[in-house]
Amino acid sequence: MSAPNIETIVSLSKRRGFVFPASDIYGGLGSSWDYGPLGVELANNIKRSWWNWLVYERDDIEGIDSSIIQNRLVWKYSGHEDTFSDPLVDCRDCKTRLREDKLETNADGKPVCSNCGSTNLTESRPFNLMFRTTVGAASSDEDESALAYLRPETAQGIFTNFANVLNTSRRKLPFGIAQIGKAFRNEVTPGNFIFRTREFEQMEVEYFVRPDDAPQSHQDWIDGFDAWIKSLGISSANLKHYEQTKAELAHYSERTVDILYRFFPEREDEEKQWDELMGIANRTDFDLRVHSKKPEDADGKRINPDSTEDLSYFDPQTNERFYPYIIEPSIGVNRTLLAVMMDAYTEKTNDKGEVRVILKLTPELAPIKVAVLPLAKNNDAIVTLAKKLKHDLQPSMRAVYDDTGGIGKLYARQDEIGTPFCVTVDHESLEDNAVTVRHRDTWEQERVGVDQLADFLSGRLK
RNA sequence: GCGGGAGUAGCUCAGUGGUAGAGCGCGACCUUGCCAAGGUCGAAGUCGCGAGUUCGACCCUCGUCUCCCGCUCCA
Repeated sequence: MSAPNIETIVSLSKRRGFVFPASDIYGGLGSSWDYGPLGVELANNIKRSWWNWLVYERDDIEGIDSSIIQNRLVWKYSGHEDTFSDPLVDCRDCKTRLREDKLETNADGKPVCSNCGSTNLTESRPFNLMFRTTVGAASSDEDESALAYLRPETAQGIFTNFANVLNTSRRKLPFGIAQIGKAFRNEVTPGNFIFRTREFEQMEVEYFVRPDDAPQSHQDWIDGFDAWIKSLGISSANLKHYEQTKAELAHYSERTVDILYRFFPEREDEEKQWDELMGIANRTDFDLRVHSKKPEDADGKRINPDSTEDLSYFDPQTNERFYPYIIEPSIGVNRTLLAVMMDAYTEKTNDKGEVRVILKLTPELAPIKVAVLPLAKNNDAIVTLAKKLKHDLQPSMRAVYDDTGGIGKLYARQDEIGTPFCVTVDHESLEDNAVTVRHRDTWEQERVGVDQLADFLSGRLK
């Protein structure tokens, strides 16, 4: 089936309450989005699936939740203060934007536009991708000592807790630390709905291994995440792997594989239809080294005079001390939600030639698991029974009751938000104590006794 | 920041220099009862904001704000 474009999902999201423009009543704010009643359920279900898989089902992962605002030194030594900052200039003639540090100069020593050769450039403006803030009530914007940043990635909060977790959980290599949380980047060009936003939510694992084991572990994580993403209902036809070239690799990385999703199926150039859903990097031992106070490196110099901790790992069996390599699978909640919605979006034409939307979410991810509907809302006995069934189901699964429309409209609404099951109470139910369970994807119905209803549904929501 | 586009009801949009409409949606009631049924009624917009021209501006002019698309950026 042909995939929908992002605009289709934006429209559905706003119409049904998945995602709204943030500060909507004040005209919105570019790049900011709020998650509505259904969106927050979907996002939570994605996060729960990720957490369950990694922290509960595996034996080698611990979870943490680190602070968004950290000591500024974290970003100094991680490299973000230096490398996350680019002075930019604009060419007044051809209107392109350029990085000042990459400008070439002409014979007179004047900087020239690399696009058109003009020297008619604007003053450079410093641009740092980290959001700045100040800490403390008396602080001012000018007070450098009070300067702090909103974290541009959650990963550093894991690295700085490496020793804490290692010591308190008595872990041995290999093991990992998982974290879900907000991160902030002052992107120059956000856009495409929730695909690229300045505030976003990451789900990251930092998996610590012996250097020799890193390549194999890296591959295992690539395969593992490939399978997890597919378990969310995303079809393999819309997924592919991309091996970053040497030129593209971040300075800390030895190898990075991106898993791409076909976010832009409407683009003519097939290559441009794909964009990053997640990245899985072999970060080497870069991170634990740069945050370590270890007195000397090979040249006899202190590695980090500000850190109080050496983050090397001592292996009692081999009597070796070394800095573990880190494998980092990093995926965004927001992009995952977008990919899940795009892939679940299905259109079906009914007998009258009308297009019906069905969001074929997996039962695990569906915001609403079951809708209980009365066939006739002017019959008190039917309404009462339907409401009772909803309340009986509610504690074990997200259930809703709806009677604001004919049965066809009620089914259509639930299809559009991905509810896998509708339970319909009809006149016969009052006689035989059974209800109709209607399946979202096939529109098939089957009769189920009220006594068996909860078990029947629970068994099909896994 | 530059270039382009757009702001009228919750949504999609029409509209005329004489202070606003449709469809869908939403709510109530009647009728109906298995895939977005029909009917009646109703709520809802200071036409993005400000100024100017005019007897009179949603409409013309200027300014301004916001959003969208493209570019630069995404260690």
